[in-house]
Amino acid sequence: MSVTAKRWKMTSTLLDVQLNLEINRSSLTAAHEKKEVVFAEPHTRSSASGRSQEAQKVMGPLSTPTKGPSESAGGEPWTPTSNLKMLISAASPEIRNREKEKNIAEETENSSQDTEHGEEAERLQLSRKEKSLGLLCHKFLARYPDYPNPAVNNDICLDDVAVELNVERRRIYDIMNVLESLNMVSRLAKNRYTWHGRAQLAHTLARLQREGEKHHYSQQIQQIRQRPAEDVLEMEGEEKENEDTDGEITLREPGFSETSVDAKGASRKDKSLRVMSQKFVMLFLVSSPRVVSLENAARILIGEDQVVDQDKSKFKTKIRRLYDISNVLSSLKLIKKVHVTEERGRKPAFKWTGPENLSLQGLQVEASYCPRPLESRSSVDNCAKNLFCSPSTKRGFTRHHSLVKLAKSIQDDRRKINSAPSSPVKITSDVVTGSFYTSKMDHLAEICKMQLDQQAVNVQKQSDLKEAAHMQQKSSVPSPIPPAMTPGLEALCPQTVQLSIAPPPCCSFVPVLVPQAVYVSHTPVRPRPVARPLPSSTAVRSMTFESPRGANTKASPASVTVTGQRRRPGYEPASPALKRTCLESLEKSPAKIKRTETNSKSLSPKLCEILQARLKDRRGALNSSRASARALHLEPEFKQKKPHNNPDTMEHSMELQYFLETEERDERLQNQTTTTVQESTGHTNTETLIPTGYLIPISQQPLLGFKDTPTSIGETNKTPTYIYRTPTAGSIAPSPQEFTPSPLPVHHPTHRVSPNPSILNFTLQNLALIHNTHSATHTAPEQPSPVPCTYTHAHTPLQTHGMIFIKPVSPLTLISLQQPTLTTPKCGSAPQQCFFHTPVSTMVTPTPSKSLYIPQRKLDVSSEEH
DNA sequence: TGGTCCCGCCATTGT
DNA sequence: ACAATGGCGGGACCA
Repeated sequence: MSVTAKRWKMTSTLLDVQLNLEINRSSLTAAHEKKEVVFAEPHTRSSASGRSQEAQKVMGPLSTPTKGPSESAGGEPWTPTSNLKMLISAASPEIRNREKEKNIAEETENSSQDTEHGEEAERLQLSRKEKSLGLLCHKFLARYPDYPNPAVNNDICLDDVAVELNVERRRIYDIMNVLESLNMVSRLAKNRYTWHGRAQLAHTLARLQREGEKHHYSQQIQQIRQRPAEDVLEMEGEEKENEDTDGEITLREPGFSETSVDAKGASRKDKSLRVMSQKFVMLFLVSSPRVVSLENAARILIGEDQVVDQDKSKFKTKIRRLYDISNVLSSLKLIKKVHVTEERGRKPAFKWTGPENLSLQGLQVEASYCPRPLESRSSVDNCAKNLFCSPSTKRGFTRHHSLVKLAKSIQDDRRKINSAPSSPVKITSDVVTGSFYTSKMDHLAEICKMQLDQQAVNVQKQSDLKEAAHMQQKSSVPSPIPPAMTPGLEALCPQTVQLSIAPPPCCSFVPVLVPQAVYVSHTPVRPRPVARPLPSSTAVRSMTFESPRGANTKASPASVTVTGQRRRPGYEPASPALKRTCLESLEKSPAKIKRTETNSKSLSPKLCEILQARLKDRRGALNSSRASARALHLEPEFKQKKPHNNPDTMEHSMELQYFLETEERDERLQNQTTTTVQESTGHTNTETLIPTGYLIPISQQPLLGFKDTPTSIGETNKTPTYIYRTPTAGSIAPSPQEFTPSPLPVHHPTHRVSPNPSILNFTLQNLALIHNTHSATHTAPEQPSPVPCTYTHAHTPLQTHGMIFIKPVSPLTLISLQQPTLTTPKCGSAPQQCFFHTPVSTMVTPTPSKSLYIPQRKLDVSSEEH
C-alpha cells in the first residue's frame, strides 16, 4: 500500500513536472525571445523533485533497471492538476496518448499488488513514444528553468534524475551529452552536472555557427545536396580531412586531435554524441535554408570521422545517433522535424527553429570570451575535469612527455577530488579558460536583462532608480554593453585576455569547484598551463571553507597550503589533506550556504540586478577573466569575523590578500606570482586589502582612480563610469540613502552620498579586485601600509578611511558554483556575477551604525548535497 | 517498408 | 577492481 501510495505520489510528481514542462515551454518559448524570463527557482522544482526522489528512495532502490514501473506509467490518479493535464494533452497528442495509457494502466493496476505487474504491463504497453528520448528530455527540461537563477544550486545529480524520471542512466547520458554540447549543462563531477539552461545558449550557438562557417559546412551541404550520395561520401571524406583538424571544433580541439589520439584514429570522444551534436547544430547554422536532412548530416559527419569505411552500417548508425540528438534538440525547440524532397526522394530532415542572428549576440560575448573555440566552452570542456581545459586537452598534455609528470600529479589530485562521490565539483573547463566567465556573464546578462526589464517596471526605490539612471547614462543601461565601458575595463584588466587564453594556468590556484574561485586564485599571468593543478584549487577551497568561521584550525592549514601552492604551481604535498578538507567542507557546505544566502538576501534585488547587468556587460567587454576579484569577494560568513586580531582571521585575510596581490601582480605583471603571503601582506597595496575581505580601505580616490583617474575622488562626482566610481563612492561614505538597499549604511556618515552600495560592491569587486588595488593604493596614498592597516585597524580604520569591511569569501562559496549563496532569486539570478551583498559594515566591527552592503559577486557555490 | 529509435551489451574511461 | 560513461547496432515499433 504504502508503496502504491508512494508510487502514486511519484507519478503525480512526474506528471506535474511534465505539465510544468509543457507550460514552461510554451511560455518560455514566447518569453525567451523577449527575454523576459521568469526565474523559476530551480530549487523550487528541485525541492519538489527532491521529495519525489526521497520517496523513491524510501521505496527502495529504483535501480535503473527497473525503470519501467513508476515512471510515467504508474497509474496516476487524477489529481487536481488533471484539468491542466487535459489541456496539455489536448495540445499534445503524445501526451494525450500517454495519459490514456496511464489511465488504462492505472485501471489495470488497481490493487497494490498488481501495481507492479500492472506497471510492468503498462510499461510494456507504453508506446515507444512515451519512452522516447524526446519526451524524456522534455521531462528533464521541465525540471529546470531555462534561465536558472545563478544563486541557486543548479546541480544535477544523474542518479537522482534517472530515478526521478525513471529511466536508465544511459538515457540520461544521451540527453546530457547533447545538452552539454550546447553548454546548457556542464559536468561538475562524477554523476553531477550543473544546469546552465539557455543562459549561454545564444553564445554557444553563435560560436557553433562560426565554427561551422570555418569548416565550410555550408559548402559541404551544398555539394552533398547536389551530388548523388555515393559521390558525396567520397567527396566528403576528402573534405573531412581538412576539417578534421578543426572539424571537431569543439571537443576535439585541444588535445584531441593531437596525435595522441589512439591509433584508432578517432577516440571515442571524436565520435561522441557531443561532438556530433555540435556539428549537427553547426550544419543548421550555416545552411541557408536552415533545413538539414539526416542523410546529409550523416554524410557530412561521417566524412569528418577518420574512419575509413563508410559502409552502410556506419551510415545507419550515424543516422541513429542523429535521431537521438534530434530528439533532444527538438525538445529544446531548436529544431523541428520536417521532410525534404531531394533527388533521392522524400527524406526526413530537421529545420532549425532556434534563435537566428546568433552572430550578433554571440559576437559581443565572444569578443570577451576566450579565444578558444567552442571546444573550450564546449560541454566537453566543461566537463573537463582537468586543469586542462578539456578532457581532450588533458590527454594531450598527459601524453606530452615533458608534461606528463606534472600533469599526472595534477590529474591525480583532481581525480581524487572529483572522483569522490560527493566529489567536489570540478572546475569546468570554461571556468578555467575563462569561458566560464563568459558563459556566466552571458547567463547573467540574460538574467539581468530580464530582471531589469521586470524590475524596471517595478523599480521602487528612488535611490535605485537614481542609480539606474546613472547607470543608463553612463553605461547605457538598455544596451547591455556600453561601449565606453568596455574599453576602460579592458584596459583595467589586461589579464583578462590572458586568462581566457591560458585558462589552465590560471587554474593553479583556482579552486576546482567554483569558477569564480578561479578568478580569485588564479594568477593569470603565470602561464603554467600544466601546473594548474587542482591541488591548488583544492587548497584554496579548503582555505575558503574552513577558515571562515572561527579560528578553526583549518584556516591556518589552508592558508599554508595555499601559500605553498601558490608559490609553486607545481603543487604540494598537503594537497591530499586539503582535498579531504574540502570534501568535508563540502559536505558541510549546505548549512553554510544557507547561512550565506540568508545574509545575501538582504541586498536589494534591483540594484543587484542592475549591477549584475552592468557587470555582465562589462565583463563581456573585458572578457571573462576577471573573476578573481570575485572570489575574493566575500562571503557573508566572513564578515562576521572581523579583521581583528584574530589570528585566524588574519591568516585568512592574509591569504586573501595574497590572492589579491597575486592577481594584481598578474595584472600588472609586475610582481611574480611566487610571493609569499606574508610578503604580500606587507607589500600589498590597499587594494589587496579589499580582497582580503576584511577591510577595504575605501579611499574614494582610489576607486575612482580605477576608472577615471584621480579626479574622480568625489563620490558625489558624477563618475562617468558609474560603475567604477560607485564602488569608490560607496565605500567611502555611502549615504544611507544610497545604501538603501542594504540596511547598513557604511561608516562614514559624513561623506557624501555615495553611490549605491550595491554599485559600490560591484565596483569593488570588479574593479578593485580586478583592477586592482594598486589604483586604490595609489589613490590612498595617505594610508601608509594598506595591508597592515587592514589587519591592525580592522574596525576603526575602516571607518575612518571609509574602508569597507568585506568578508572573505565563504568557503562554501568557493566550493560550489551552483550553490545559491544568495537566496534571493533576483540577485542571485545572475549566475556569474552574483553579488553577495554583504553588509559590510555589519561585519565590520564598530560601525554599527551603518552597514554597507557591498554586492559581492557571488561565487557560485553549489551545495552539492541536496 | 522505410523511418524511428528503444534498449542494453559491452568497450572505455575514471576512480 | 569497480563504477561511470557512452559507442553502437539489433531489432521492435510506427505510420
